[in-house]
Amino acid sequence: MTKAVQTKSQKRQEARHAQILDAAAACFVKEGFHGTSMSKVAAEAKMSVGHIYHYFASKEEIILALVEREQEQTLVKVSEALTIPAEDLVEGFTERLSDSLCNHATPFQSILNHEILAEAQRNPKVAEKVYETDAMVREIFTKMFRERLGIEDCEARIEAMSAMFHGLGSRTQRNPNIDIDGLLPITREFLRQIFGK
Amino acid sequence: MTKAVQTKSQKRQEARHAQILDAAAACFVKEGFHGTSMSKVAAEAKMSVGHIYHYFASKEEIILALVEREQEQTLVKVSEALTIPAEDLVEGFTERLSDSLCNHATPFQSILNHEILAEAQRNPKVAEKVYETDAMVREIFTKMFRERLGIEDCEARIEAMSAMFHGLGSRTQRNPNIDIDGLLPITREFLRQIFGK
Amino acid sequence: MTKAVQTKSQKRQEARHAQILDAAAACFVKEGFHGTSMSKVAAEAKMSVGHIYHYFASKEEIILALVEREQEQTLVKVSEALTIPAEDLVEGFTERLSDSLCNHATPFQSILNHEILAEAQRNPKVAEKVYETDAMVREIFTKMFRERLGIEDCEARIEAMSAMFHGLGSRTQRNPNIDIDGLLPITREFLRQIFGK
Amino acid sequence: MTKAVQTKSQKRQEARHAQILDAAAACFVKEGFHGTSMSKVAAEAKMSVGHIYHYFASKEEIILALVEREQEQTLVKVSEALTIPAEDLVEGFTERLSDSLCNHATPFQSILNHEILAEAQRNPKVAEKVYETDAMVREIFTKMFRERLGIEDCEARIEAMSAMFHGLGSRTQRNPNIDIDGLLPITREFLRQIFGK
DNA sequence: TATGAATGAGTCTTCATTCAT
DNA sequence: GATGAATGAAGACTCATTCAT
Repeated sequence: MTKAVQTKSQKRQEARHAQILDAAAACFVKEGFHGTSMSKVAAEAKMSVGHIYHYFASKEEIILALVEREQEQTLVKVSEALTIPAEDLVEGFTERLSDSLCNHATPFQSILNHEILAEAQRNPKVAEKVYETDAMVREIFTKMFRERLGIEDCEARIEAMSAMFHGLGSRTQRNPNIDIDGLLPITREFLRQIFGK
Repeated sequence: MTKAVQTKSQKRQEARHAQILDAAAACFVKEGFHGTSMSKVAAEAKMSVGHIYHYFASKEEIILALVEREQEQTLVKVSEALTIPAEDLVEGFTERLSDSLCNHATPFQSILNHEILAEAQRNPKVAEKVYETDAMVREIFTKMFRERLGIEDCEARIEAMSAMFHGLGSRTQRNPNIDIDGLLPITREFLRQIFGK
Repeated sequence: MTKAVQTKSQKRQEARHAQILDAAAACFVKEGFHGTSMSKVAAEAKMSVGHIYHYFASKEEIILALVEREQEQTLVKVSEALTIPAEDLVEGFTERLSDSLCNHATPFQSILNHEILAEAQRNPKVAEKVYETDAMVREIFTKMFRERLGIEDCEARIEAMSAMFHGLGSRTQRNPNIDIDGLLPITREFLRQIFGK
Repeated sequence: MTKAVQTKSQKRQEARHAQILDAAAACFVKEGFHGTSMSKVAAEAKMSVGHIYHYFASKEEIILALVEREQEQTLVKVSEALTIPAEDLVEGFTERLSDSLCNHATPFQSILNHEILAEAQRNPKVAEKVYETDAMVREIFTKMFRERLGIEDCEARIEAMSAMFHGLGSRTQRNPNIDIDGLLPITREFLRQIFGK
């Protein structure tokens, strides 16, 4: 019984955490980390300001938790890519790229991307999390190159591929009229080269 | 004579503008747009707060002016690239890429990149300027492809190339231990492809 | 039987009251009345915040109850002094003085002294309790002077003696290097005078 | 001319400082350090909240500045006492004592006394200032004992005298019906002893 | 009895902006 | 042109208190 009660309160706690992070994410996308006030987050979360501080010690903690959550989602997406058979890698990645560019996102990264990178430039804790995730992503890709393609020396390939993914993501931000379909042949060729030999 | 005096005062005015923008840029790099107060800008510019408002109507105007100035610098750098002879294009661009990555920058864009892109997501005026510059850069590159390489249909190539440039720039932010030299062969190959045929 | 149960629950109630007041006292000494939050008191008392409100209607009530408890302790100590034989009064009081000064306290008053007096300046209820206790202390001393020393007109003596006690207590706060032993002869002489004739 | 302007602005600055400290003192006496909000201080000073922060970095700085100002006033009063001729010392001090007790104060200390001592118990900076002042006061009294009374070994006398002064001050707070005139003979006798031999 | 989730007014502090000098 | 005094609205955060469980 004690256990049931505790589980219940834990569930509620997790629900509240998620509720707050969802609200914060929504606000941050609209207004940025520093353009969003805690009272806006509270309003969006349908919660009192004070209550938010019951769950997060500070606004920064919310940002950090959100960055962490984004990371986890990134890792999930990246891991999914691992299930693609070796012979379909080029097409699979091209498709993912195409899909996510249509949503103004990067295959493995969310809309909060720039906000997070901008913040990372001056908040070491955020930077640390960014480094961590990137390291894990590279690790996963390394595994992919080795186990699926038999390519051992893949560091540069992974860097180039990641650069292309993030770079294409930022293209939709700089050029709203970008012709995504026109880009596919060239990126497909690029991926063929990356995965090739 | 009237004209001379006015020119003189115009010069002073421009000097003041530059002084303020330099100070603002320095602060923005350190603290971000929203983490920088006008009094910090004033202190950095060795000027009183009130005096800054003599030259700029608001903080936002400073941001906009700075974004504009960054654009101009971008265009200057891009134009310089145009002077490279056709046969040296691959090596020239590779070299530029290598140089700027070592400074944690993008060949044609400054450190304030992410700050500007993050701001563009919610400030339409900033977004507008970002679009404008990008359009002008693409125009210049289009001219380059047509006049130097005889390639008419270059839209996708330019998009891919730009993506790679910006993407590589963000790689140094996500992976502080990146092996830049190891990347060069792969980017050289990529550029060869972009400029090829 | 009903009575027995009630007595039991009364005991528990009193224990809880004491538990809370002890915790509050500990916090108040460290942080002051207004620097101490109810949640700190709750944490110190190993009790939930809500539960404290089961026993005390408000934070002010806790302060008042604490002030009252301090008073009772004061009265107990003062009463103990009454048991000293007339011929040992000077030495007895001198000794008590010396002892308590070493603990940075006043013979008949606790560390919360200043906190209480400061609070009394703006909280009439606290002031009232301070007056009350002081009146009772004076009464006890009056009895002592009359019954043990045969001195009827003792008001001024009691005032002077009390002043000296409290005053010496505050000396240890203003001069941390005070030479307590060096003071004893002079206070002994003073007490001899107070109790004399 | 520059000098005149500067003097003028310095004067204004000092006036503002005093204005804020006066307002703060008034509030602190009524509501205590921690019961007084900055907006109340601002209202009392007829100034905007923000402007107060132009002159003081924080509320604590105001408290410290106020404590310092009280100290200076204490030292002034103590120094004045030094002008009393040796033969009038007992009467002079008795008179001062009587006067100040009628104003619910201590001869050499203000109404904020208890607030300051309570604060000193947990704010080391305030404690430091309290120690400092007391040391200076003792120094002045030492000089008085040596130069005017030829008494070299006066440490204990000064401690006892200070205790009596502060102690009597707190008597008016504990016993609002205190008979000040009745006390005078006994304190006069006490002072005679302190200054005697 | 006991918990701690929930509230929202209130705290200190900052900041863009204005204006008298 | 140049200063910095002055404003007041907002910001992050705290806290006494209440209430559902």
